[in-house]
Amino acid sequence: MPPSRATKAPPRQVPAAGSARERLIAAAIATVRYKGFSATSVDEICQAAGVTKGAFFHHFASKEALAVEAAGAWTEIAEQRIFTQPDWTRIPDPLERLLGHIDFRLSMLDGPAEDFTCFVGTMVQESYNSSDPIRAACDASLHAYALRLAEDIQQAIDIYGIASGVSAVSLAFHIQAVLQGAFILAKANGNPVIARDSVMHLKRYVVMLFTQN
Amino acid sequence: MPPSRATKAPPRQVPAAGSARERLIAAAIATVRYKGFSATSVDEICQAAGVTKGAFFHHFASKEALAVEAAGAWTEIAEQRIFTQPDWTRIPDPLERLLGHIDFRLSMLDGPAEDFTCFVGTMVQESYNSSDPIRAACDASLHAYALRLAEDIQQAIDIYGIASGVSAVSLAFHIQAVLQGAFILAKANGNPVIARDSVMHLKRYVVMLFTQN
DNA sequence: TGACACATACCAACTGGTCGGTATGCTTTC
DNA sequence: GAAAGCATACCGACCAGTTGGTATGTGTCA
Repeated sequence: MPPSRATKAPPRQVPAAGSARERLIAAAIATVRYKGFSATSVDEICQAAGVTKGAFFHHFASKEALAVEAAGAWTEIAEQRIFTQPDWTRIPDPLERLLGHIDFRLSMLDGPAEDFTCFVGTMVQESYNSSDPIRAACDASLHAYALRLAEDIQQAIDIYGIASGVSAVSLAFHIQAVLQGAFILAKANGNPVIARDSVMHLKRYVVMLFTQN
Repeated sequence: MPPSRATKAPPRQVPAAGSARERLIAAAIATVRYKGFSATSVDEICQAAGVTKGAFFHHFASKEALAVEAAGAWTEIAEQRIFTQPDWTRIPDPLERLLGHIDFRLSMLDGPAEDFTCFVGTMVQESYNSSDPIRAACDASLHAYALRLAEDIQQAIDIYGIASGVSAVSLAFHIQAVLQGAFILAKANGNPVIARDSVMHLKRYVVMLFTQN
């Protein structure tokens, strides 16, 4: 169980480091990655955020509404942590950047699964039929990641060419699929080694596509 | 919501087609694939199976115990439906068999996601931290599938060779990862096309591995 | 007559959400 | 500058319904 904030929130109306709303979103992301969306109660999210349900329902119309907002936040987190902050994002050569991206994802595959697996992948797995707003928000996040990645892939294709019949978007979604599937295997096995191995296959495949055309 | 049995079960003690226990397992698999494990109540499983909770708890000590048994049943279903019954399982050439396998998985990617996605992959995604027995049962099922698949892959390697540094087991788990990841993308997108595309990448990769060594 | 496979009634805890209230900050008016 | 009114952020109690599970009863069969 993720450690929860047992102490009271800071005094009201004084903006804390991260407001209640932001802390609720962060708590939701952490708890859903740990145990899934349905098993995560509103009360539990509130405890982790250090507020009560009154605050929760002041900011969010429903548990579902929080989930949708959290999916949007997850897109922002990915944009910052994967596509902006790492040094490899500034490699000039797009193919090197793509391989750097995959190496980066590889290096993330360490420690407990809830620390490296995907919030929206986890949530849509169980909620896709129960809530169309949640499904659509997760899909939008996955799409945003893939389209962002496809930019680098297209640049690499423009310079190096790629195996016949492969598009940038197609390969970007395939990379997404491999990562999400690797996460499931790591969760089942309790060991990220199995996920790293699959991402090594992914890297090998990408290299093959760009060097044998 | 999957259509449930509104009418009463057949008269007591008359063995129906599939006993209560088997119907409960089938109902659990169907409902969990539709909406995940935590959102699936014992009552809901009973309604789908046409029995009451008395029957449920006569056969299973707990909801968790049913989940573990259902994971075992899923392994058996995969063994029959994927590794035994299809015609391609009787192709003599192991590489052709492997590619037949992938084509078969490709052909399954049609219709609503709950009809082609993986029961144990879905369940472990959200339950891996909440129940170690469920996690282990799902892992065993995923392992059984991969090790079964690795048999064909090893035979193909023996005849044709494979790219350096690739093992049969490693490739088998990678195939598992791609399939599970493709399922998530299909659930999010609401369209299996995106999953088929990823499995096409998988097939291309497997062909590359066996023909460029 | 006892074992088995159920059905029914019930239980305590939990759930998502509501509600009346409190504390504080901001704006307007005097 | 003070007071009043309003808005905001949040608290904690409460609600109806649901939940996993338990206890007991019933019918059938060997």
